[in-house]
Amino acid sequence: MFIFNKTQPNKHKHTVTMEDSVYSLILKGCKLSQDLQSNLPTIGNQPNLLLRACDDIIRTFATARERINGQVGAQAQLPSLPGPFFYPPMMFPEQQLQNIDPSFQEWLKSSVTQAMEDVIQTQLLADQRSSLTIRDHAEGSSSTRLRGSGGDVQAMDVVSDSAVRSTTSPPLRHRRSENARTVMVPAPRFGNVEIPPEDGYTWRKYGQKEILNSKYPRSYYRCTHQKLYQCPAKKQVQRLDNDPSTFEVTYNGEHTCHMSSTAPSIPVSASEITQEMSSQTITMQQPSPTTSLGTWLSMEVGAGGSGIRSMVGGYSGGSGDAGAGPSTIRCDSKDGDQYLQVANMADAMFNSGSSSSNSMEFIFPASMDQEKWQPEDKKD
DNA sequence: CGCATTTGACCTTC
DNA sequence: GAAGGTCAAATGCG
Repeated sequence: MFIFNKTQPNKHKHTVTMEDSVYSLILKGCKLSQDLQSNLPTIGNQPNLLLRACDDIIRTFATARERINGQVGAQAQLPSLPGPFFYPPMMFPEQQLQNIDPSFQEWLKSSVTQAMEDVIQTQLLADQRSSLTIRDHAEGSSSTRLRGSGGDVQAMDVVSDSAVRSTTSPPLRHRRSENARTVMVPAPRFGNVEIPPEDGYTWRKYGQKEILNSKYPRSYYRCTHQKLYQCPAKKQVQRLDNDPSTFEVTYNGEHTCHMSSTAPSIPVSASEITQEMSSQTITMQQPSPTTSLGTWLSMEVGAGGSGIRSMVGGYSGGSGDAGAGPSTIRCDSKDGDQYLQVANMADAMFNSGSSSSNSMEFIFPASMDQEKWQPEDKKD
């Protein structure tokens, strides 16, 4: 469970604007999801009803997303690091929270999935990273501590290349870009711990090499869009000998794929989303009340509440590709944070294209076989 | 069939 | 020549 700031300066002054309708839409979508969840036992074997319910939900989020995109499009500046999922924490206007039905608040708190937890984890890393001064390779090292769930603390160091090499490996004999940046990334606590947490971009592995005096091989990745958009970004991933739960990730080259107007990293329109969704055969697992819960929206609601702060990011177990067609909307503007966060949540819910995961698995993870849809009495 | 991963061979640098 | 980095054919998966 992540601990978020309990108080937040009221820098997101709430006025009755388009934000309201966006938040209303998001909340409405959540409410519809709640309704669907509670009705599943009764309509789970009625495809037509299910379809209609899903359509309603999709339409609602798609509309919200479209409006958000309209806002974000004008504001977004796209640095190459950190990745697309690296957004600051979400802030909901207080008024919105106060209008939420208490039972719905409870549902929001409890309707977290493991995948969402992973998503949040990566966002946590991302937030931390984005707040760091990432020094380049020629400089010294910097490090920081991450807030962890349940009070535990994870460390993620952003260090210079030379610093890493001096402690973890022999001096490099070979070419190394001056722009290389090395990040120490803790392995995900959930999902496939063999792979480093998702950083929001989609990577294609093009090589693996045993490294002298290293227990673990080094993996070489390049941007999935290298060919299509001549994106030169690359990264190397290697587990530390003395700490297998930590990955040393060295980034080389800047992402240029998000600069392209045709690049898939640009958020798609709501209509496209709707089309995508409607053309997919989606099977869902009936939500289990015992699913790892409670963190995808870690919020404080109620009297004097300071708002919902939600971390949305993206590690998808190996899915690694959390991060579907990675959305690259990013914005330094504080005023844009709300839109970005909501857009990000919508992305996590609806975007597909991550090299390693179906984004719907964020929402309904684990074995999503048709059988799970069968009412209890129809199962063998 | 298209895309991603694996892996041995090859290239580059020291 | 050794070691890191990349290529590309083979393979697997959805």
